[in-house]
Amino acid sequence: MGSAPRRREIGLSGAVDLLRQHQQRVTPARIAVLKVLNETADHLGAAEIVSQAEIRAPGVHRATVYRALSTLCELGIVTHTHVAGSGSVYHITPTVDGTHHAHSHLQCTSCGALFDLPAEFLLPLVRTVERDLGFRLEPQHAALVGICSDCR
Amino acid sequence: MGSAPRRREIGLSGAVDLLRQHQQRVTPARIAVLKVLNETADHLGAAEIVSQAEIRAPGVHRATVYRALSTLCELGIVTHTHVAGSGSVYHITPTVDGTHHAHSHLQCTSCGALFDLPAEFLLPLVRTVERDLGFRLEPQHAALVGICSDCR
DNA sequence: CTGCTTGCAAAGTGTTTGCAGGCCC
DNA sequence: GGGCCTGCAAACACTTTGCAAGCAG
Repeated sequence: MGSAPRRREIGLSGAVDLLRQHQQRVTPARIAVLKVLNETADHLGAAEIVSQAEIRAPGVHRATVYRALSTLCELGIVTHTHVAGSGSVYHITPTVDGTHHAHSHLQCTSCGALFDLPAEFLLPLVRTVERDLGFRLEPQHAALVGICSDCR
Repeated sequence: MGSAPRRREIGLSGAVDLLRQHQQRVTPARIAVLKVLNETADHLGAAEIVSQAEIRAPGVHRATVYRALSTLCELGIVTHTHVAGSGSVYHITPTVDGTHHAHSHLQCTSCGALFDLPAEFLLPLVRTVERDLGFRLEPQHAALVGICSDCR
């Protein structure tokens, strides 16, 4: 659990390309944030990203990191997930063969650990909810909670 | 949508009984919070509960409401759901024939509206996740996000 | 009476915003 | 060089906590 099967990230250069395509400027702060996210498989909180970005771009400010994350999320380069009790976590939007490969998240209410839930698990639910209720789920933002196997 | 089919609340007296059963004191503040939650079908935020509780128990303090909600949640009388972007919402734990009747929530990222998602929709997912990953979902806390039919 | 609960105020956490200056393009 | 982006500080929304007084059981 937690290790999705052979997934590929967009990569730093790909992210930079996307920035340019959207007439967004490529700045040290944004590069730093992208590097931080690109070099880990974990889901990082804003505070962690700030402290790690500080290493790549000394003096970068919290507010700037938040704005960079906001921009990157709007462009789809980064995905954020709201985690109960501790703000949001961010990660590079995973892609498989060039298309977004959404995954959901499972959070353990006991130990707080966060697990990836491959999109396949949610497909039936997404279809049912859309058909019956007209509501279009965005599985990549889903944050399901429960008890993980270790904590039971 | 938003109107669950014939669901019954635990009721004020039932909630009071539960408090006593757990050696918790029955205080004006707790009664006020329970009344507020018991008299609406909506999911109320902490701020709304505070202002409504003020009517039932003048002078009741924010912190007290938060503590009451915390206690009631621990006892299972109240259920809270984390909503992206605006804290938690609370509601009386719905019961059907005396047993908890969990439901999940759908939040529209566009208009912010919150919809109930009957537990039935989630059962297959709950089973699959538990069987394949050993993770036991708690559907009543689930907060799925997406776009509602009106906003599409 | 005993000690759980409350009111109060203050601190804490996570995030956003207004503004002047700086750097990308 | 124009205007987006940044740093700074302050504000912001929401929630929690320490303490002394109060009330439920």
